[in-house]
Amino acid sequence: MGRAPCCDKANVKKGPWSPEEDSKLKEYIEKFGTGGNWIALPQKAGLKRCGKSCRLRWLNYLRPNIKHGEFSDEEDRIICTLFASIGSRWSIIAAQLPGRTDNDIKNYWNTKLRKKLMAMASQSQRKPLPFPSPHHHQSPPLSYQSLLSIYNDSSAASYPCCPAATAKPFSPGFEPISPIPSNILANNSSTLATNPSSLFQTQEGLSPLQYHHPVKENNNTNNNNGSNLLVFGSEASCSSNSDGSCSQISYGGGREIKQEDMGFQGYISNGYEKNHKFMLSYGNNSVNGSGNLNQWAEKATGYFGETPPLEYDLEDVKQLISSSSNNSCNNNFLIDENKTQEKFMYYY
DNA sequence: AAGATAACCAACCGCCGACAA
DNA sequence: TTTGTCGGCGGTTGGTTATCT
Repeated sequence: MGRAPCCDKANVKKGPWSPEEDSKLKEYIEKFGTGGNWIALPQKAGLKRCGKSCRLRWLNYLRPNIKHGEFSDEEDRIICTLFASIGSRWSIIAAQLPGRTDNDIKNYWNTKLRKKLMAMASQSQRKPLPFPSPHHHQSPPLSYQSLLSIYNDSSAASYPCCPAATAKPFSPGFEPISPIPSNILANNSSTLATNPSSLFQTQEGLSPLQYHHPVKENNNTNNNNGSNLLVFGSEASCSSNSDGSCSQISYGGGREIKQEDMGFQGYISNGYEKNHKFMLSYGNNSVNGSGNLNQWAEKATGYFGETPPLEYDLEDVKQLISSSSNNSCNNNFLIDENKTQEKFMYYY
C-alpha cells in the first residue's frame, strides 16, 4: 500500500524560491512558528508550496543564524572526524557545526572536502607514507586514512599541539560538541547496521555509544581536569560524579536524534567551557603504535589507486583516526591507555 | 567569443521511524 | 496490533555559474 502524497503535487510550485516566497515564509514562521505542522503551513502562509519544501527552505536557508560561505579548517576537521565516527549522518554532523546545515555539509563533503583530501594525498605521495603498505610495493596509493592524516598534518601548524596538550584542536570560535541524545546511535537499530559506529563494537557485541556529558568549567569533580569526555564505547550507562551529578551519559536506543534535540545554541550559552580536547581511543588497540599499524597493514581494501574507490571513505577515515593517533602529535586524537575496550572518545 | 565541460548547490524524492487513532 | 500521517533524513537531480579549450 503506497503512502499518500504529502500534498497535491499538481498544485504546488516547484523549483527555486522567489524572494517574495521567502519573505512570506519567514514572516509567517517568525509570527506564528511552524505550529508543529509543516503540511498545513504553506496554506496558512499563503504559499503554493509543499510543506516539505517549506520546511527545507526554512531549515536550510531562512532560519536565523545560518552560516554560508567558506568552511574553516576547523570545520573541515570536525566534519572529517565525525564522518569517520558516524558516517554520512549529516544532520548529526551539522548539529556540531553551529550555523551549518546538513545539506550544506553534505554538499561540501561531496564536492569539495573529499577532493581536498584527495589533492593533499596526491601532493604527499612523493613523501614516505606514514603507514606501511603491504599491498602496493610500488608507488603505493594512499588510503583515505592517510588522506585524513595528511589533512591533519597539513593544518596542524596552526595548532602547535603536543601530547600533553591541552592545546585545543578547535578554533576559538568552535563551540563544544553538544550532548548527543540517546537516540543517536543505537547499536541495535537497523540504521546502524550499516553505520560506522558498529565498527566500535566490542568483542562482547556491546557497542552503544557512551557519551560523557560535558561538565561546566567550575565542576571540579571531573577527573579529566576539566576536560569533558565523550565516549562512544561499549556500555550504555550513566556514571555519576562524586558530587552525584551525572557527567557521563550514554545513549542507547530510541528515536533518531533531532537537530533541535542537540540544542547547540542554547547549550553554548549555558556556560560550558570552550577549551576542549578531542580524543579518540581504540582501547587496547590504540595503546601502542604497532596495533594501529597492524590494523592498517591488515586492511585488505580501501587503498586508493588511480581510480579511488570512494565507497571506502568511511572505513578508511575511521582507520585513519586510529592510525593517526599514533603517528602524529598534531592530530586531534589522543590515546587513553586506561581503556580496555574499544572506545571512541571525545575529550572536550 | 563561443561552445564544452566541470563545479557548485538548492531543491526534490523516497524511505524510515515516531506517533496517534 | 494495524494503519495512516507527519517530520526528518540522506541520496540524488538538475539548474546555474565558473572554467577551460
